[in-house]
Amino acid sequence: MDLQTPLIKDRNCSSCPIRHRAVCATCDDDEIVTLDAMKYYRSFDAGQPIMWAGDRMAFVGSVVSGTATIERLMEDGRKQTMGLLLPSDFIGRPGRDTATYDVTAITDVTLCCFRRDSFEKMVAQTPHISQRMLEMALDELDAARDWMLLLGRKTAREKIATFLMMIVRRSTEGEAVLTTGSKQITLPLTREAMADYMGLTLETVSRQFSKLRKEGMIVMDGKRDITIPDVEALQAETGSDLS
Amino acid sequence: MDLQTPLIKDRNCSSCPIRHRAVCATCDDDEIVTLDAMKYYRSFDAGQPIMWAGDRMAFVGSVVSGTATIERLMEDGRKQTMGLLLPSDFIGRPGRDTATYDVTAITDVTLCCFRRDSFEKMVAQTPHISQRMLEMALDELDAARDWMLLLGRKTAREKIATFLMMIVRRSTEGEAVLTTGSKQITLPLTREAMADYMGLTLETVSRQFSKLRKEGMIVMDGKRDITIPDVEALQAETGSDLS
DNA sequence: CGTCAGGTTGATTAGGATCAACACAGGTGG
DNA sequence: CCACCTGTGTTGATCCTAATCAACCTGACG
Repeated sequence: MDLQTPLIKDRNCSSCPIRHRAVCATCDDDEIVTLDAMKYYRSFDAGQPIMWAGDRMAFVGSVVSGTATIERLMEDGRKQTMGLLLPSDFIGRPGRDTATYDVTAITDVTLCCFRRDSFEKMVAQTPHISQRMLEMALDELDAARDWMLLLGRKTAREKIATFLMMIVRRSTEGEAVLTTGSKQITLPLTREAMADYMGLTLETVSRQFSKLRKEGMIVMDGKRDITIPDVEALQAETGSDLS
Repeated sequence: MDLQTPLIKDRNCSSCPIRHRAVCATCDDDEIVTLDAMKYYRSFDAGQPIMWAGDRMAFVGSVVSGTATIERLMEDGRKQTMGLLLPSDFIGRPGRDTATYDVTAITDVTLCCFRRDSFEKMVAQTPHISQRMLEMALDELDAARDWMLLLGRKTAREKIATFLMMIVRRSTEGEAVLTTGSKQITLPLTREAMADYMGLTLETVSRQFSKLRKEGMIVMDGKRDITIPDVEALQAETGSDLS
């Protein structure tokens, strides 16, 4: 009876790992029952497109596991990544029927999806959801604006330091806020993907990592695993005020 | 100069010039009556701060007339402008009590304000408003992401061309969409403010304007007034796909 | 094994930043 | 009325950061 599609089919909202942070975070029990019936899971392999700019958006959804990027390409191949999508982040825009950005799975990704038309109805009828959507959209807007400062005004070194601190912050979510001491992180992106996110080339990213390593600001345990011996010192390299 | 300012006190929502595009656009008559009673106008002279990053946000509001910028400063004085606020644009973030950005009036500005706490209650109780807020936040998010491509990947020349086309588009709002022929525009920003918006220096902005002028892409009728003889040709310089 | 994706490092170039001088209009006060 | 100042803008000379071009390394995998 149960062939492929292992655990996913059995999942329900009450055991959902992103239940408390996703778009459904503020829904009450009745609303969750409705969403539970509407939802379906989709999986994407690392490297696969989830959505193409210009395509019709048939669904919206939340990242349950894995990492994806929001990006846009220019005709000549230049690429800018506008955001990382981590578990609990929302994909898609109710009220618009074609995607304006490419969304790409960079690790294996599982989404909790809703058909766009049904979800739009649900948003219109459920203040808990539209209010939560607003909250999340405003958070993303703040993040986008912070990134605009990075892209427009920060040096390569400051960009890398800021990026690393963002990873530290995201991987510390839930735990006590960490502003001092050491921290171990795993980079979710290749050098090239980091470059596209920060408006640099992959060579510049690589060089800045080497420089920070030689200076002892970071210790590399493999290409993707990094220890930051002194988080405060790295923070001081970001150029940001300590918000 | 502005003999219109006295009129502000008499304004009510039914004669409001931004009624159909602002946060209140989708409100019904009853809701407008409530907002009408809650609102108050505030004016700011050109150059004056409207809000400081870190300050307590006592109010939110809509731009009724004039232009303001959203920007952030680094300790060493580097500045990045994250957005222009034109009539009907919304200032402030319900659900947050300190501002995360500076907002500055760059021309004389009139705002239609609401006390933040009352507005938040209204948002919570009025789906028309929270839905409109969501729509506007998502539009701003799209605009911010488009600008991230400009900041991260475009050349100085492409940045200027993109900026000019944005002004063309905004000053054409309501009229038929113009993708060809000539167009006259007035720049709302100084060279320095444009530089801060595009992640350039004022010298580079000035040089690129001179270059476009020498090439005949633009004609300058004074420092701030520009004629674009061939809008399509300028669009071709933006590096963007024709979305 | 050979191939390929991901990464590092070196040499050179170029696009903008920086530093600097000057132009010009609009006040302002003597 | 003029001398002076200040904010805004232009242009030139030089410098520097990051892009570009290129070689090579490593590990995974068919």
